[in-house]
Amino acid sequence: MEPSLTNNQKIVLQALEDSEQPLGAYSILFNIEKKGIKSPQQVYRALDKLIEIGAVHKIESLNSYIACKHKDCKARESTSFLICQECQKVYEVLESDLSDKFIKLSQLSNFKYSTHNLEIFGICDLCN
Amino acid sequence: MEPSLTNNQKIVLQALEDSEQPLGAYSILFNIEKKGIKSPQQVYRALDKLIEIGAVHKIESLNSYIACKHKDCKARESTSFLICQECQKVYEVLESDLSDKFIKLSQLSNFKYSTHNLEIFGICDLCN
DNA sequence: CATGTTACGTTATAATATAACATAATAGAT
DNA sequence: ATCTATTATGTTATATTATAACGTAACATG
Repeated sequence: MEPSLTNNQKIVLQALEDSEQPLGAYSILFNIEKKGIKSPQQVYRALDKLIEIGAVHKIESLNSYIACKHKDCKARESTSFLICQECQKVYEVLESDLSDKFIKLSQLSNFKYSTHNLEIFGICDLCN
Repeated sequence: MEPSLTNNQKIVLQALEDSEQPLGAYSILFNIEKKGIKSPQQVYRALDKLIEIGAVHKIESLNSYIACKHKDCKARESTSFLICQECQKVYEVLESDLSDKFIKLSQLSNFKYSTHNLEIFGICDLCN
């Protein structure tokens, strides 16, 4: 079932979809103030929900957020990104066997894998 | 050559070494106030340097810092961690072929790998 | 010992994120 | 249809994390 978004959630998601780069919460706020969003809370609350349903991901090392380009993204918790240090664009990696690799890696330390966050920095195809 | 630490840097590093869990900058500050460290700046400056020389790593998703347990750690930029969701302890992964894997993964997208940050969450051996 | 570099101390402020509380909208169950 | 529980909203205040800016001190080295 499609989770129907509220107005605020749509506005925040749209702002992220319109952006080539990840946006910080206050950047988003600035962008959508003209649409009636007035406080950080409104942004963070929308983000929380959007992240929960997998429509948005957080880039931890940038304290920024991106809209997920994949329908029904399974990356609610585990995410993997390529982050271009030149143009700031973020590409999500969907290699489904990544988790498997990390599970195996974890097992070497008797560690029970649950989720992961992978951020790879470098130069993207376009900037090369 | 061993980079000799200043007094403040030693104090901050010691605080991290004394801790089982990663510490936030203000946590560190609180811990070492009795040693004469009075401002966030002093902590952040020490952290900057310690990170630069590989003696400390930042856990991005926790906005926290840990002392590196390995002599002359090469992980100045790329880091990989197992983070226990039960006891909060962080274990650094040193699998040297991880970077190689990420280089290959990046190449699939014509992305030129530079560094990475991997955070795996789960339950550690001791908490199992 | 003159000089450039690195560290320090201090105050202020920026940037990111959450708490708390009252109100409104909504979706099911009866 | 309406009661009720849940979820979302608006708003103000505040917590948490991180940097800017500026003057001074320590220190290496030419």
